[in-house]
Amino acid sequence: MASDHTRSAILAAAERLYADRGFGDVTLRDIVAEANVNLAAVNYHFGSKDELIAELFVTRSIQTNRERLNELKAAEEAGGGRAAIEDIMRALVGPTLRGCLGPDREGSTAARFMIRASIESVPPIRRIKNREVDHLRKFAAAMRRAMPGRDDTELYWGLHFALAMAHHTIREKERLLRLSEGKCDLDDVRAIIDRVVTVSVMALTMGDVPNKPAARPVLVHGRLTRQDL
Amino acid sequence: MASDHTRSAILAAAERLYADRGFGDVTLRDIVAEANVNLAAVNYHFGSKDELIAELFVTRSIQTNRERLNELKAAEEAGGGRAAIEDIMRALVGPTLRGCLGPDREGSTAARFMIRASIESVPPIRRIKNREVDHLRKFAAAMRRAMPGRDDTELYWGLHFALAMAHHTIREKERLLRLSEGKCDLDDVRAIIDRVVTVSVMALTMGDVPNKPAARPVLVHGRLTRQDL
DNA sequence: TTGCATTTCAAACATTTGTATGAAACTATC
DNA sequence: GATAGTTTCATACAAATGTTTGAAATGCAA
Repeated sequence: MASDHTRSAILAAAERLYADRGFGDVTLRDIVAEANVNLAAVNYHFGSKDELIAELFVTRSIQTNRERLNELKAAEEAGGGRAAIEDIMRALVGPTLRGCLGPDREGSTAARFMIRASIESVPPIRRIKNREVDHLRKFAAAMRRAMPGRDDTELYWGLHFALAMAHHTIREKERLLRLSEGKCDLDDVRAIIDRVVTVSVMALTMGDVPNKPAARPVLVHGRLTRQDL
Repeated sequence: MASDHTRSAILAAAERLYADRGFGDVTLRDIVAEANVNLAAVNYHFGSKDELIAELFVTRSIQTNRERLNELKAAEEAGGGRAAIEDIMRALVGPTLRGCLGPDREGSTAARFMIRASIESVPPIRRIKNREVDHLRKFAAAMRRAMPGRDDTELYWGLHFALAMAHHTIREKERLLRLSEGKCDLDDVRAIIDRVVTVSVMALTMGDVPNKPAARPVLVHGRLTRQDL
């Protein structure tokens, strides 16, 4: 293999165009024009359009997932094998939010691409996301170690809500900005991560529920382990 | 206008096919075949494919929005002009969740269609969603009345997170089911609504934050109004 | 019935799209 | 420098798709 030049040019051009204009509006011809390569080069190097998209997404995904696991590992080692729940949640949502938000990331093609991928959800990307469950299980396991005795169901819901807040913030940051008329600072990523982590931990450690008129019994099985008061 | 027969047949067929197979996989020819009408009928009655999709989505949307506002109004009247924050959040996320989740809704075309619309996010639908901000402002206003003195920023974040949890649950219910190996009951809609409302209210009423190492000051302006301990 | 507007229909249009082909250019090894 | 493997290129292919057209059918009022 000589230099990978064409291959990389296609990847770079594709990521930029998809980031700027979305998956629906960009054709292979747009990409090869931007990359100054021949149309047939895409199928030669990647097999198909979908495989090109998949490679783009996988590259960025394993990057984020590695960061997540690194943070998780660091937190567990610092805690002597058992990380604090707050640090686990931070390891879960931090890399994603840092990767997609923030003023420095404004011009980052990778960030804008991942935002697109989060919004549009095209088939090849959906397929990859479906395999993400195994990755999440590692966090569920860490959470279980951090909160023994907690009902598993509560764990999953907490994990689910944490991802909900993180991803929704990425997906709908424009709308939140407009709704709040700029009052919500989407550039202060640290503060956003803190916010998401805080709410997630609250959701996970809540033992009983305030102002609950006629509701389901909360945590019938789970022992109250922390600051439940 | 004779009977609207063709028009309604197209709408029904389109909603069903989109619900089952997604927007990407369904062509106008599929729709007219299912509806037993002529291909040109779509453009005659709706102008274009996108306008057909838009009409489908708008119909279901205003339905949900009306339910939301009805619940909000009822809560405000019951509270003498000022609804409890919990009821406001319930009015916000209840109709959406009830509309898309639950065992009875399993076979509901409308529900499956709205889930699709939430997942795939096709251009005509995105355009409509962008106009949703005005609708959300009414809830922001109600929240402001319910929690006077609260910083506006906190309000918007709370509103945002509530929608995050609701929509993410709809979007990713399959994954949550798989991750939790069926432990999370996605059919118990009442419980899910309670859960989302509870966490939302917690996020909104939290005065200070547990286990916070070095974080931004929370609520420097907002008075602590409720069970802050 | 006549006349006019609405609706339906079959067929064609006009593009756009990803993909395949086969020859040419290039590269590295002997 | 001949050979074989790799890469590039122009071009064609084939299929799908939303849209348009103009005539035929239908409905309705006078």
